[in-house]
Amino acid sequence: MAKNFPTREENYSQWYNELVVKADLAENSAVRGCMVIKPYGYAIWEKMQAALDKMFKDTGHQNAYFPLFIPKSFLSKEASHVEGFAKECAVVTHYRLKTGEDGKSIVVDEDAKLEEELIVRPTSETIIWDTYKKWIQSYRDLPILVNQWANVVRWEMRTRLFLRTAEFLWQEGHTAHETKDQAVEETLTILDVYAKFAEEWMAVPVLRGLKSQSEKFAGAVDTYCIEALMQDGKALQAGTSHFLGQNFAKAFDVKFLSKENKLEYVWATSWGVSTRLMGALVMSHSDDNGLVLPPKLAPIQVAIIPIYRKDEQLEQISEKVKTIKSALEAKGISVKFDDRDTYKPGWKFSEYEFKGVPIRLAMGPRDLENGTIEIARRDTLKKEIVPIEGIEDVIENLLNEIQEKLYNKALDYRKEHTFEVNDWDEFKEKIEAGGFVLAHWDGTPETELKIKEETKATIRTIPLNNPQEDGKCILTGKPSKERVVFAKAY
RNA sequence: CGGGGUAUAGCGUAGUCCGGUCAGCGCGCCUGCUUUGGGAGCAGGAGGUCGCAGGUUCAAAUCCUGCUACCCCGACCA
Repeated sequence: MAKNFPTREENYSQWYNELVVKADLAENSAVRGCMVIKPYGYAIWEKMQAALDKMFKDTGHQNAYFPLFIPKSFLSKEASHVEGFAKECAVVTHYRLKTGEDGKSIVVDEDAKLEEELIVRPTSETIIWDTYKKWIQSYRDLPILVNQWANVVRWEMRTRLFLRTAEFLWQEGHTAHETKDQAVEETLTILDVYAKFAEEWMAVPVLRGLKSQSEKFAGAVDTYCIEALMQDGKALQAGTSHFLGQNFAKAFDVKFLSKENKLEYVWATSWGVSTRLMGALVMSHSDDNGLVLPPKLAPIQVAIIPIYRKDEQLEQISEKVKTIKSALEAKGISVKFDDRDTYKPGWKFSEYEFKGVPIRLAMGPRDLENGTIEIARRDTLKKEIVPIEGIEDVIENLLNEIQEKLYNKALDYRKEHTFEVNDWDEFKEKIEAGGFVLAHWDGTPETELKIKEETKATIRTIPLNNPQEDGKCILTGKPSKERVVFAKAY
């Protein structure tokens, strides 16, 4: 029941879990910290995948696949990389089970111990760079622009549905280039792809920028990110694009002969977005009645519900609906006609609201007489009776309008919750209340850490094309040239 | 791994202090009839080793001991 949803002021996580389970998106699995994504939720992920995959291909990338298991020794080749992931790796030590001495239980066969343990990939840089070593000899082999869709495992202490699950689905791009400039350009190209996807498909406005050195990816030279603000005022890192320099090339000894016949290390990038985006989607738009999906990512864009007493009424309605349905489908709009007689109309109304279906149509005997149909939109919950004539154009426009409105609403929210702050007390107050806080910082990791300890706020990003201005660090008062974005984050 | 909580039907819970008509309630589920423009009403029904293992007792959901799992807050993190 909608009224049983905890409000946003209450524990957000509880609200979120309720929402997700009731909206049929996902539920917790028996495996600790992993998730079961139900068919409806997975359909949203598939839509995201399809859109992203096209954008990658349009920018010259290809898909490939690499092993799930990584020899333990690979992980230790890049020092900061191993340090970043060592504490959250699942390790495979044996390859066989056997029946226990009691004849019933199943135990690990100690004779089947692996010579070298395997790590379930927390990310694939190492195994991919081990492979690239074999692929690259000449500048003619470059660039390599490869993406993989995969699952990864990070054994987090604490998990949170979609945002930090022990296993998650993602894509990870791994590219190799001749020059530093080409690699940096690639990093920024992908950052732009991510930002466009977030804004144009998910209707989630994002900040584009650089991570501070202490927040960057383990093994990267620079980490670029897109950063979104959720409805509860907390920030969410929605995607990252890393300039890896020559770190992995050196660790895995990947060299090529340049046009000048010189042996050089290749330049690298890696980048990824995950099922965390599903969390971002839910937490950006949903309300106390359930999900609100942007039309471009909604598996069902229009749900049609018949209202009837007698079977012959249903027949008449179905007849009319068929025409509407095919007219909409001709425009590429996905339509579900829900003529199940096992649920009543009111039940279905709530069901599609939970699921975030952008537009709901209802047709009953009154509409049959008048040549009308009831149209209800999920984002505003408003409904009106309109003529059936030309309904497909009305809906097509309305879907576009809803997509745009969701984005603008989220953008307005972010504007209202972005503050320029010059005073430490005000800083603490604004951080506590939630939102992006733009403040000066002296650029040192020590100050960054101290601010984190005192306020739980981290530097979310140093925006691209950040305006330069003289100021004083919010904590130390030392001189600073630009403001950075602070917030409490998921 | 530190601190705090919780465990009773598919879900949510009452009962635990004070042992004994104590295994109950709501939602959901099943059957029938009436209903169908915002999660229907009535009647009947199914569903439980009270997290697990010991112990105390004439008697344990309730008291004691040990274990396990989950949740929240930290540390970690896409």
